[in-house]
Amino acid sequence: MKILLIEDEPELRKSIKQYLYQEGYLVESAEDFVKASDKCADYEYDCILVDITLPKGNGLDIVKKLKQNQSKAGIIIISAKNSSDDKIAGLDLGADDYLAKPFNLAELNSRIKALLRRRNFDGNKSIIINEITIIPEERSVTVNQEPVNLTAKEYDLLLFFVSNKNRVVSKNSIAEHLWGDDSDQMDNHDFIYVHLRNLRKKLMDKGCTDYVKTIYGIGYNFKVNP
Amino acid sequence: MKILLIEDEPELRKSIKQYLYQEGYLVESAEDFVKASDKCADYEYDCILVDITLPKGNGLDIVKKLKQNQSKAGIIIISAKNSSDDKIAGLDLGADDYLAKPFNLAELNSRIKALLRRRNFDGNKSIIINEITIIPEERSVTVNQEPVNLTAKEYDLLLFFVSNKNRVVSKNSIAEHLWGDDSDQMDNHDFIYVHLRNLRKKLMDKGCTDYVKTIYGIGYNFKVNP
DNA sequence: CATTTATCTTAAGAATGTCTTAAGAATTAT
DNA sequence: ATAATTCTTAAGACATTCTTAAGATAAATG
Repeated sequence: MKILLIEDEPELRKSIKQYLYQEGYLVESAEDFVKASDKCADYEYDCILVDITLPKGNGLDIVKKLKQNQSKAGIIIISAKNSSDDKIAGLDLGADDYLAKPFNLAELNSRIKALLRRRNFDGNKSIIINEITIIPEERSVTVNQEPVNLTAKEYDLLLFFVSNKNRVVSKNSIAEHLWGDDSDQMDNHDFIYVHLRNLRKKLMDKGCTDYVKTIYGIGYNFKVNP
Repeated sequence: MKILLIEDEPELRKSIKQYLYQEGYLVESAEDFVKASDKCADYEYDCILVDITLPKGNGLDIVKKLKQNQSKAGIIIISAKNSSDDKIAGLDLGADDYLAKPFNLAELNSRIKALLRRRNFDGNKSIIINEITIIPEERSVTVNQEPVNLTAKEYDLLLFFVSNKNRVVSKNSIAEHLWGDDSDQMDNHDFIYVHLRNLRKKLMDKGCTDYVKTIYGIGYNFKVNP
């Protein structure tokens, strides 16, 4: 799960980033709206945390912009102003949640979780794709009720496929989602092959085959027949 | 016994929480209905204390909602309005009891006890997970009727696992529950390893094994098969 | 059909995370 | 004040996962 944090205070930015990283998220950050816009133009995020009280620019404007461009990302507004005006305005513009400073990090985390669940899984506890069941809060995956032990990268990869099922994803977009914006400069993404193979193998060992189809020269397609 | 307290006044919230914790309950709190709803989506509670005079939102609405979703939880309404209208309305919507502010904590406690006794007929306050029995009131733990001597940290750790059974908890969240909010900034949480080991060992010595599963790089999962 | 390019497979070393142990510090009980 | 218990620190052992690299296989191109 990839998060963009827009926050100008270096200290706060660092500690939020650190915390969310430890919670297993891939976190990127921007210190102002210009940089944030740039990033949003280049990348897709699952969730965007935006402090709307930044010195330059109107915070609510960027919420509107983000909402227009990043259709998939959920937006959580962070604000010191605890006026309900701001809250209402933000939510009207399409933000999904609102968090007043100061907040504690666990609280932020549970908001993010709730948001992701609402957006990605229609609020369901488990994702069921034929014989495959994924329960995000357990971080567990089963095939025909049998548990499949996936590593972090394999799990992230599977989740990325699932949330893009029946859609072709490029190696670039996979790399970006699993490794972040550092992955641009990487000359090759060969390790994807390795993780993908391990994932396929583990699923295959449980009798699960033909899900991740390779599209030569383009990318991959996680196929699910309804 | 897990209780959710919905109360906006920080002082009151803190003191009720503190008191009930000392009485052996596991207490979580939410300051408004949105947060309360999120928590209810995530957890099951045995009892929910809800202050229906919160500034935002209609308190009676949430009683209705809670009753629909959390079928198991008993609901006690707290209210400053001591009008019998409110009382009747609340009880009609499915609340189990009604307590007018100001109340004293002992009174609250006996209401909770009565409610829990009514609901779990036998009136015992133990948490039973297969061969493990925990009696929060006594801070005691037994495995197959044999007592297990746990230290404070070990007990807290076990209780945290139990209240998050079948869910992955990160080291961060463990640290936060055992050492408080300051632990965010701690660079390493290595002592968790030690307490966890001691807990595992004590359980294992009584023949209790495979409960706390390590999820490499992510956290731990206290597994209980229903 | 030969060549190029992309993907797959395998295995080993690097990096990271977890477990265990023991000893000193802090706390609590006697 | 002394003893007992519990908590924290630190260090090394151990385990898992990630990345790297190189050779094998498969697909596209002319």
